[in-house]
Amino acid sequence: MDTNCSQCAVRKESIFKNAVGDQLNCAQRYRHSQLSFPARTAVFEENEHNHYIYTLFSGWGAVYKTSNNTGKRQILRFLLPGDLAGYQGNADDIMPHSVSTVTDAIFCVYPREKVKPMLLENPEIAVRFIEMWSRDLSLCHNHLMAVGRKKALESITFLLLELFHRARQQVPDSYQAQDNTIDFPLTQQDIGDAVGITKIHVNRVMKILTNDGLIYYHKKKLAILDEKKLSEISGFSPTMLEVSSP
Amino acid sequence: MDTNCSQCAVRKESIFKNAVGDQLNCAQRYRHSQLSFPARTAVFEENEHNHYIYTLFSGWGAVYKTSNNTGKRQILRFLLPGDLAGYQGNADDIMPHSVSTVTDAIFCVYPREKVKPMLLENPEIAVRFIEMWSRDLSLCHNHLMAVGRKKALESITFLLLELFHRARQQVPDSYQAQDNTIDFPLTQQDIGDAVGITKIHVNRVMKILTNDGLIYYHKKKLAILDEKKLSEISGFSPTMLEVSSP
DNA sequence: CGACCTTTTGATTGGCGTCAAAATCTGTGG
DNA sequence: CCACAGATTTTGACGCCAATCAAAAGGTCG
Repeated sequence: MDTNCSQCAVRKESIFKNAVGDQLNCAQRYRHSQLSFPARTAVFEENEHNHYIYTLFSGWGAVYKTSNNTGKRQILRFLLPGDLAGYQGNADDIMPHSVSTVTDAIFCVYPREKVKPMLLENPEIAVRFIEMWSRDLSLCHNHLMAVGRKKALESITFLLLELFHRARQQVPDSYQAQDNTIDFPLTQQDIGDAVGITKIHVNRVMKILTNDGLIYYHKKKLAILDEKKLSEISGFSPTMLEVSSP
Repeated sequence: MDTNCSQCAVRKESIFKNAVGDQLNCAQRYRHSQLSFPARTAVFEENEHNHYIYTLFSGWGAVYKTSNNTGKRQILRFLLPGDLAGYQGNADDIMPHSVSTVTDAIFCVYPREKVKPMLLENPEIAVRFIEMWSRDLSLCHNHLMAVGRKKALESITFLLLELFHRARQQVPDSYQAQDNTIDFPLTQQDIGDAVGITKIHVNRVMKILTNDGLIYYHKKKLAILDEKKLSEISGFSPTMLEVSSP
């Protein structure tokens, strides 16, 4: 696989999607480096300093918070190739959440201090930035809806559909057209931490979906067998993933 | 009260916080108009076209989604004066959520089509835009954590603390220092729709908090009587409200 | 092959939802 | 100022979804 970071910078879904000509040089100029992480390792931790922002080049990651009180983990969002991470943080660059990898992953890294100058010099990039942010916020809203107002069966189904579509878009090489399957590296614990239920109950729900012939789910592969019915259950629609522009 | 919209445009928390000189003129140039809404009326509706973005000048509002399946409402965020709304929406300006007022409210309105040119011309405003967005996303993350991984007592307490602090910041005139009270216009149904529980159970929890002497809650007034204990219960900290800059 | 992680299954418990109805508040018109 | 209707809050009884506890079964990697 080509792990050259300039590839990453111009990847379809990255910040620099609209970058052409001078702006591409700009992406080069501001670029810092790339980093590889093994599966299940921390990229940065909540409440710690971090002076970089990241785009995921390959692999899956997870953004999450851990409750100080109870130690429970809430996954806020899964990172797929092209996704942006680490752009939040207060004035002191203390991060409000953690990011870790799910699979082996490669991130492109930019120094945070260079972000603001870059945005000021390149309004097009700022607009693209806002666009991606808008999408993230939209995903977060849907996620909140799923967690707050849906039952386990519905919210898990919602998550599976969302990830299936995002994976097909953002990781085309992980999609096997012949059996409508994607590589699906999440554990049931991950799923539970995302939708706010225990892994035990996730298992029961996955069992139902499998037994009812709605999904195929085995050995880190996932197939959507009856998208229509799954959409009805969950209220998910692929249009929810469309990027909105300012 | 001064309802002049240029006041709104330069309000401390608005998009134009950093606008000075030319940029202030810019705010004037792009400004469209202001609108008054009675309490409990729709500003715009999910799945409908809307060609404006809004800043709330006075009053409270709510951003929410309604599940097609079950008709349940999930409040994504409460709007307080200075907050931005309606900046999402896909290419066709179809809104992914609804906004309605909680109290009587006045919004400043900008045509959406003018937003992108404004951002391109005024990178400082774009950066400020991103800043506010970052805060909204941060609030959404905390909200998701509260809904997904906290019990009713904890998540309601979290919401009360968040709103108390935001109200004191953003609506200083609604704060009575002598009894540490804010005007608190939400119904128990609203609270429930925000944290994903029924109004019945919200009532039980509010009762507990009141009886334990942790809050005062009566006639649309709210006081935080034991902030330390409430923070422990909920995991809330005022630093969570700090705006993060790119 | 053994250590560890993940999935699966069963039994029991509890937090919150649902249903129902009374009590209180709020605004409106007479 | 009172009467009334509708909205909101409060209380109680009961049921269910998902948490918890426990443990077996299967997978994975050294």
